[in-house]
Amino acid sequence: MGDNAIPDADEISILGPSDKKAHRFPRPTVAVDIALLTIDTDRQQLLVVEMARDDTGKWALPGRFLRERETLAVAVERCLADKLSVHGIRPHQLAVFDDPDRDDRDWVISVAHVAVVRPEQLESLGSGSAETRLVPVDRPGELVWDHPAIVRLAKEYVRSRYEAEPDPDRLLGPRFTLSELQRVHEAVAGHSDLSRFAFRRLMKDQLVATGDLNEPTGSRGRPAELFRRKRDRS
Amino acid sequence: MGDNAIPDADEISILGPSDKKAHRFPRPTVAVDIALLTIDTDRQQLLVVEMARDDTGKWALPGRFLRERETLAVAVERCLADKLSVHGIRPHQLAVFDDPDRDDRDWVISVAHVAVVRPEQLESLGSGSAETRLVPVDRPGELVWDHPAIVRLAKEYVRSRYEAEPDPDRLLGPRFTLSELQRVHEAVAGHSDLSRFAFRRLMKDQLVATGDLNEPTGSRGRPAELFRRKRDRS
DNA sequence: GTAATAGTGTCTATTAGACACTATTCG
DNA sequence: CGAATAGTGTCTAATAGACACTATTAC
Repeated sequence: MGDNAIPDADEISILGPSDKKAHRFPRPTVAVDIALLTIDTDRQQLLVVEMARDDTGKWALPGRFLRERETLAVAVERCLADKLSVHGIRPHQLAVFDDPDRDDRDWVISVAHVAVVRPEQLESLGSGSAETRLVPVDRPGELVWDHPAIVRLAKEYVRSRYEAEPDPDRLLGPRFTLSELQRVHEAVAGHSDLSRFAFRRLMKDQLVATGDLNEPTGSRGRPAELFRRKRDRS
Repeated sequence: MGDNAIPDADEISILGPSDKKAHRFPRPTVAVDIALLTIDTDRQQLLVVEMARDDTGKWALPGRFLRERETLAVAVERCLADKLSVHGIRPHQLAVFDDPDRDDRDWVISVAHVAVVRPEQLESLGSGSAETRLVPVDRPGELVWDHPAIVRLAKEYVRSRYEAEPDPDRLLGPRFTLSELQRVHEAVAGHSDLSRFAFRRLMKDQLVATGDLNEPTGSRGRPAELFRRKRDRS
């Protein structure tokens, strides 16, 4: 296998000098699929946005085909803006799903993404044209194709991020109290296993105290101090 | 995944009834690029395989275009088998590089992969047609395009895996001594920061003692016990 | 014997868990 | 005042680091 003097199709590489070679092969359609997550702070759980497919009665994650010379991040942003009127997201790649038979209509490979948004960013969901639902990631509904695996990857990714860092996906604003932060982390995790003392110790060296106190919240108790994330201006 | 007859591009459109949407858009060429890593146990470092580009004097990671209805893992395996005569790899996806201008000849998106192999698996390197070199990942040579970023992702991925688990990429066989294991881990990390005591405590609950002793090694000292990974037969 | 490598127990320093105690606000 | 929430110090348990000591081999 080592001494091939004749460059045949197997030899073709992106390292080659001419672009003609790239066109010898049929190309897959490339898609993006997005696990759009948010939290329910009251019920302390992570939710994923699912869309009804018009043709069948089934549900799927939002997704779209990649357009010409578009980056994946832009395709994700446009998909969520067009289909769900959701803006200002921070998409992150999870994996490429490449089973050639995953879509029986055509050869499609899909780059799975995750994005985490604040609940307010989903207010426009009902008003859109598409039927949508919000489903707890730990009690998933039926989803087409490999979309359940995407949801699984998405929740693992987000949960592992929230174990190490204070609210890395900005579900809270720049300033927040420790109990607000803890509620967000417990919603992401889906459960609470740290006492307020342990949570404070875990987070305090990644936070900066502002010295300011929280404005009156309506409830009783001593007002809490506001913190901000380290390496974050104001 | 045998060698299916390759229908040409036009034939694809009769595969399904609702494939029209997918064909509205031009599609990118999809490639795989591979950071093929191994260790130098003598110099205690991680190495990456680079290939000379025939046309210019530059170096690049091995890569190839995805062929029709081929999975990415198969493309990676075939690429390394054909170009470098390397077999038996376990490819893992790292990220998709999708800058539309990353290749000025065409619209190409590339799925970066990492694979870790034992040094013996690279014995055939010199005999191949392509010129290759082995470069320490921490003192990288010049590489084209975004390939330096791929090497960076690859080494971070492998190092984080080796922090948690005993030789997850099977650089050693099924049975090994603790000092063999530690040498492998130090080569992956590029440095040694654990005493043999600490290393033993870290690994021992993920290993199973076999009761057998290492065969004479030629060096002095008490013969070491052989261990195997937990959840691994014999 | 000495030098070299392997395995175990132990002492100590650091970290993690639990919680008592004080502080501040609302009603 | 009591109930509720916030912040701090302290006691203790578990874990991590250092290393003394014993074991086994080659020379």
